[in-house]
Amino acid sequence: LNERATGPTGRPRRNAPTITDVAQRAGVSRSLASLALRGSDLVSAGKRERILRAADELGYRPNAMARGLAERRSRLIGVLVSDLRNAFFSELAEQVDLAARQAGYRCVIAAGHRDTDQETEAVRSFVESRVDALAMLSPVLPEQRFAQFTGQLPVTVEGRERLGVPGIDTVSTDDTAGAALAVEHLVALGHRDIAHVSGGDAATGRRAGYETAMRAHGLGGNVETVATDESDAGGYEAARKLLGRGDPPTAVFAVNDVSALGVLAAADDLGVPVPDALSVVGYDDTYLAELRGVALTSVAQPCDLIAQGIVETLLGRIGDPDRAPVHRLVAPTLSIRSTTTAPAR
Amino acid sequence: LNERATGPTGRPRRNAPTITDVAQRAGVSRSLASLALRGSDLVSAGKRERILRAADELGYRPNAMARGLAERRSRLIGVLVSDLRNAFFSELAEQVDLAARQAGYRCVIAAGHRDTDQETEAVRSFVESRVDALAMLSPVLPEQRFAQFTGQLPVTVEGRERLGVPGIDTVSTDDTAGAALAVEHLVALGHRDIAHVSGGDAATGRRAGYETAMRAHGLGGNVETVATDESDAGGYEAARKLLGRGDPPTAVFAVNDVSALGVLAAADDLGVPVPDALSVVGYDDTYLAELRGVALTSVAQPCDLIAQGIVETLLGRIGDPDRAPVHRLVAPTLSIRSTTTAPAR
DNA sequence: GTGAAAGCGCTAACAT
DNA sequence: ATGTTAGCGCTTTCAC
Repeated sequence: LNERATGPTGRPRRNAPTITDVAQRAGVSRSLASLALRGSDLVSAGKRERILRAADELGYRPNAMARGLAERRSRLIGVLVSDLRNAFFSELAEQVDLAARQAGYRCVIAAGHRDTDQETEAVRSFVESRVDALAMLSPVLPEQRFAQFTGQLPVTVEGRERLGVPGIDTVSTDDTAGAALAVEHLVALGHRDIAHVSGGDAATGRRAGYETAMRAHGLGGNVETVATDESDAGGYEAARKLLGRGDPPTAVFAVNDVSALGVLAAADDLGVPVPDALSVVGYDDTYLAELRGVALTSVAQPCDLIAQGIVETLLGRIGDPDRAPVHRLVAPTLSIRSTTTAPAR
Repeated sequence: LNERATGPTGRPRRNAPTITDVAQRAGVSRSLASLALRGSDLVSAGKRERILRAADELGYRPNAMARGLAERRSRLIGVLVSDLRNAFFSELAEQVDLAARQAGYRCVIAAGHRDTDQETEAVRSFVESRVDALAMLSPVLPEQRFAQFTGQLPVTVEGRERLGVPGIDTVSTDDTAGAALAVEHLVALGHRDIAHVSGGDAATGRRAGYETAMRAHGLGGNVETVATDESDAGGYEAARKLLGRGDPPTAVFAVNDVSALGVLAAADDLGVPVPDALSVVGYDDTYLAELRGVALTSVAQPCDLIAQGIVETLLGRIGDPDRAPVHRLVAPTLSIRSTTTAPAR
């Protein structure tokens, strides 16, 4: 019976005190200790104090596994980040963490490494942990794969405006509006030849928004898109292609900040002055855009609002698992810096 | 008894199947199901197959909380990242995650937001989750606060070469060697006036290493250090100070890549060509250094080795909680790119 | 107000 | 090889 003081090796080892220890030390039952520790006012002042003091003296920390098992919920939100190295997502993850904590939940963050298998594995592990809800930040998982979650647990996906899967909520930046912000800014400056360095499947909204905005300004004939992998190198290659030809565009709208940096590097290498001969607009407004020496005009996604939207949506579905799917869109803004100006005449 | 099929609202809701459901469906006892599901070879082939099939048909996923409670371990490693937004740390966190998974552990990542209270809170929550071990990546927590963990659970701290706290292991890059790599590279190119844009308390190793290396090359009289907050803006200000005076240095060794970018920006603004009039060396060798248009020479910390070291150290201490403290140092390397060259004569 | 008893889902002896 | 019996540490009726 006294094995609690002995570790597996037989040597004495401090085992974490349990609520039973606290109750014994305070001379009360476990249930009363449980009540007091959770701040119930059904406990007399005297006993409450003795219990809290005992817990304090023992250095008692409740065992989340035991509590979760008994309560049949973990108070955990799983956050799957497709790519922790992308500044936008790590920022977003931090904001989700903040928002969740304010709602009484804790976040466990997992990295998907932009890989389908790793994402699947991360989700599996979240399910085994019995997280109360799951936030997926720009998952690379194909749409059909989301069906397996339906009804299993509340899931909110960020970065996919419309998911063809019922029962899953989404929160996204209005990329159509974001692209329009970029195009309109450039058009207002006098640009007409505005090219788009686009990204993969996840960023189709930006491309579509770009095309729509161009047409809205009667520039449908000037639409030109170069697809990339959304990386620095991708932006570089795309820009070399665009700037190397006879009639280069006067402005480039890039799918994100990293690829915009690639565009800037290419312009630099080719001796094309920015912004005088080429205006560049990025997307995400990460700290990359803010860097001195970069000062990139960029479409800003309001991380905090997205994060709040994700958490609110999740909480809403925890409260009512059968409610109709929610698809929230948050409005982007434009951070104008030094890489855009009127085109040379 | 049939409440399992009914949610809190009274509506039917799919509750996750338990091992009892699997056992019933397969017509065996729970313990046999448990054994089979964990791949024991003590189970006859026939029953094993029936059990696995039942589990599969039911979509059974073990409950990690229940398992952890019974096994008295969580198979979880807590990873506290002081600043997720710093590319080096998010990269390191991913590597730790990878290494831990190969050892059969899962990682739960928490963000410290560079804040003492948030770090404390994160650790508390890890303790409540009963993580089997804790990795702290460049914590901002003051040294004395680490004492509370001693004996509580295995802890490995990254980024603090020598911790004055017994019972806690450390794994770090050999910053003295890293600084020496930078200085020696610059000295070999012919530089003598090498300034250091230094960081806060966590980076004293780099500063000390810089000073030692300078003295080793008879350049003790040329030692010049400007302290910063390790940010882009900090590097910018420091560089303006250094470059604005009558006798500017011909080279700058910055405490990390971000502040090196600030130095580059300042040089640009002041019309000081890099590398012709100023060589710049960063630290961390993050993707920032690799960016086209930056191509920063930088001291590389081997993320993968550090991560492996952390996990190995943690596993070692899990296996033997009373072993002597381990302090591992991994050797940095130098990634030479385009921001360093011989000084103008 | 307080305590006794049951149970959350699982693993781990201990029987067979 | 398989089943039985106890817990793991906590919350939660339900009596008193």
